[in-house]
Amino acid sequence: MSIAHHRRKQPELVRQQLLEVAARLSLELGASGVTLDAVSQAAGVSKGGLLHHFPNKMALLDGLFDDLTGKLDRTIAEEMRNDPVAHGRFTRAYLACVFALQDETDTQGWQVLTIALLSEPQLRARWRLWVADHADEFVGTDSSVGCLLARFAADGLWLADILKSHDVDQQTRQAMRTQLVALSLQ
Amino acid sequence: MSIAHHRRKQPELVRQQLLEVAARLSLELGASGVTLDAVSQAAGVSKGGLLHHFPNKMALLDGLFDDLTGKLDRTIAEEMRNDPVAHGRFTRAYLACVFALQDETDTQGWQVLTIALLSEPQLRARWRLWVADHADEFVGTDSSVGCLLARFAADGLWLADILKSHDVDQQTRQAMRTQLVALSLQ
DNA sequence: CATAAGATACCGTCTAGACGGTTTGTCAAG
DNA sequence: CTTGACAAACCGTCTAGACGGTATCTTATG
Repeated sequence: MSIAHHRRKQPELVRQQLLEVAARLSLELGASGVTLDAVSQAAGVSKGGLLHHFPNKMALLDGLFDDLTGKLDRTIAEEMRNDPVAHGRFTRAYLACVFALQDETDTQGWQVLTIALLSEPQLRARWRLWVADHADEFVGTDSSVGCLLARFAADGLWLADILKSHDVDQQTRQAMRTQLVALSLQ
Repeated sequence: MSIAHHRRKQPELVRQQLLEVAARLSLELGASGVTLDAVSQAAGVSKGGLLHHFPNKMALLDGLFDDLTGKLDRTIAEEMRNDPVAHGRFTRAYLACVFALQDETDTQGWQVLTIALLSEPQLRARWRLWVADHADEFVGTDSSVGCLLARFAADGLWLADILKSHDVDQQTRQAMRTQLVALSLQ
């Protein structure tokens, strides 16, 4: 009968907190820092509590994946709705997401996802599926070499953001985006 | 008095074998599969033997990093020697490396490196340094928006190769390269 | 509307095994 | 006969997860 037992129950909030903490830990301590102990402790929950929400570690990572791809999908869908030109519409929406990433709060989440993605073969497969699904869905409008190239460049920029390997000033960034949008139209 | 004691000693070969195995394991089992036990066993060496060559795990990863960036540097240098045009010379050499990657044996090594890179904050820092050094060295010839973009696109393609997320046919691949080379000249 | 009967959301403890690293010993080559 | 190149056993720590319990929430019923 500890104090923790007596606090108000707010399962959805705790769940969200756990995902958020998992994301934060991975970029502070690396992927190996994402342990059940560390996550649960940092989220102010017991390990048992964590395992109640996510029955095993993979489920935690899966949860993160779902959460983030869900948000990504919604953002892309919204971005596409505001684009009158059909050709390259998906690519431009994708570009918008990547370029918006740097000052959004979700960046952290994406960082851990990328790391986990590369580390865990199982998640790599899920990502493969995500890409294949979208490539399939927009094969009519977004499969030109220009579109492919634009998306690859966006991925490269995104990777650079994550690794903080290059620092690109805002002006150059804008110039790149303009050029990539042009590519998506060709 | 095991067999291993009686075989001819060839430290350099064993060292190379250990690096190679570490690379292979990571893409078969993920980054978490790269354990001292697994690596040493798969390389046919005892753990003590592994730790003789690399005093700790970080040293093993560092060794991989040195090995691979060393090869990359040499390939880039050679590629640059055969390029008469100054502007974007480094970028084109970089492109050549990435596009050559897919059918080379070193691909595996690069895969583990990328994974380790993202996982280990310490290696992230080393990569940051590598990029900064090269960006600095070729600031006169390779810092145009076109060059930047071309390199980012190459990184994206490289990531896709690693994740096997997109499969790009050889023809499209060639078309992309042509376009990226053109970008490097602008 | 009160309340009993679950269902849900946790907590705290425990354990088997993995993992990085140490130590001590052995063999072979120069 | 010294030294480099390993082997083999061992150790402390960390980690994922199981488990049994307790407190809060919800819902159906009288």
